[in-house]
Amino acid sequence: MGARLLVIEDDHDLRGLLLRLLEEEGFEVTTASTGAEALSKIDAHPIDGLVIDIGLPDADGRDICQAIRARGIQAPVLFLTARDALTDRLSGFSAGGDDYLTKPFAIEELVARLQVLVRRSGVDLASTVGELRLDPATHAATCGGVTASLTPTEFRILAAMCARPGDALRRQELVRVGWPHGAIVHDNTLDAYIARIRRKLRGLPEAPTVATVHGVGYAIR
Amino acid sequence: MGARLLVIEDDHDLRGLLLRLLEEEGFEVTTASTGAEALSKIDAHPIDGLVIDIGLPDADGRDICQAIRARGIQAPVLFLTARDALTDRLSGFSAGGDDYLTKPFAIEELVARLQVLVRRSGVDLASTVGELRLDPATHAATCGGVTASLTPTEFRILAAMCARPGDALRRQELVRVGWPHGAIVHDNTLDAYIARIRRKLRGLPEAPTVATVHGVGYAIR
DNA sequence: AGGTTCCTGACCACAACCTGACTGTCGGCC
DNA sequence: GGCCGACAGTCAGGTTGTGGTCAGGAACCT
Repeated sequence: MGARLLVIEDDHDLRGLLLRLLEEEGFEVTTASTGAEALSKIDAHPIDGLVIDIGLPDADGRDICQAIRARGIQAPVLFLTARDALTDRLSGFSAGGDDYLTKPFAIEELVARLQVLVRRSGVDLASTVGELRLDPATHAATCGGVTASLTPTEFRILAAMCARPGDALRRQELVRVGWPHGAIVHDNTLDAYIARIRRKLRGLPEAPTVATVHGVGYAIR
Repeated sequence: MGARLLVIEDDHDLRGLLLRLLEEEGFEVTTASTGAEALSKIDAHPIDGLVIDIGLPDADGRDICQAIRARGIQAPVLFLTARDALTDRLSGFSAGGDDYLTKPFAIEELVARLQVLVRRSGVDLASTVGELRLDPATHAATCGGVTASLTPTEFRILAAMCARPGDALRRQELVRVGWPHGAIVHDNTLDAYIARIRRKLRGLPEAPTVATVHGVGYAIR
């Protein structure tokens, strides 16, 4: 099971980007654009970690953090702060944050830090489908004691399918998670990756298979 | 429960200022004005982190740092350097320091760095993987009765990997632990260090190996 | 049957990575 | 001072891994 994250970010574009990228990495992501929305979502569902932009329109991110802590939520908090705003970083920590990242940041950096934070708080990051276990740290797939290593692109595609086991994902959806936004991907390229993933899964005993849904896409079973 | 800091600073005014400000930020602070005093205080109480002025009257701060490390203390060390001298920073780093700050500095910056260091050190403590034992005091790696000595940079990188055995650490993460904050590190430099670490590990029987996770980073196995 | 969609092994360009060798710098030591 | 060793960083050339494309065949649907 992926860790459940709540991303609190007012900028529409950045929020969408974070949602997409973090989901690709196997997190279950909920977003909120305001502090009030964030609090109601937290009350509605349990959460393993938070990403909070410190400059929000209705409330300072640190206030949100304190409000969350006041509710007894222990989940780790990572702050996004404007570049080089030292006071921001400092007060973020004293407001109960666990780490911070200054914008602009590399998405890999964010993912890595979140994985460390969430792992430290005791949640198993690896997503599993049946016997298959996907380890985001090493891009490896383990099943029945045997491990196959996947390339980054293979891993992104397989992880997306595993996030919704049994569901058929449209080719277009898979292309979106597998390749950067706006990339031009030849139709057959996805086919080729599916073939590679299948071959690697074949080497694992009891591994689920990638089923073709003709005219639609693929599903993992 | 704030982290316990030892501040080693000879200037009376600055020492008092640091004491007051860091306590306000929730640290438990002890101070020392000389190297000898520092060592006796360290022996008396456990410590989570150190702030050392590199220009002390009775001994160079780097010597203190090495003396502390020789006692097996692994707490993170942050150096205060007077000049903007690059040599001071670098040699502080190779004396076993974890970060540095040049005077004059903003107190917020100091606090933020300390928070990060202390937090990080909690993860870095576990320093054995399989048969491999890492000795922070001597920067040595022992395995199967054979010992290899590592340079400070090699040691920091290997220790970071050992802190999360089996996990792939991103290049970026390794650069962050291996080099001072803000340092510009050529891409290939990390490669070179990995090669050196591998060569040294190869000389140890039953030592784990550094596996590369293509496109991601490295993992120790 | 015939058009479409999908499968997969093979191929190639390119990026990532490995490593031995070289240089510069610093500190210790005669 | 001048020499030497340890360490850090860079470079070049080679190796490996990855991503994208193609072509020919198989499966599917009407």
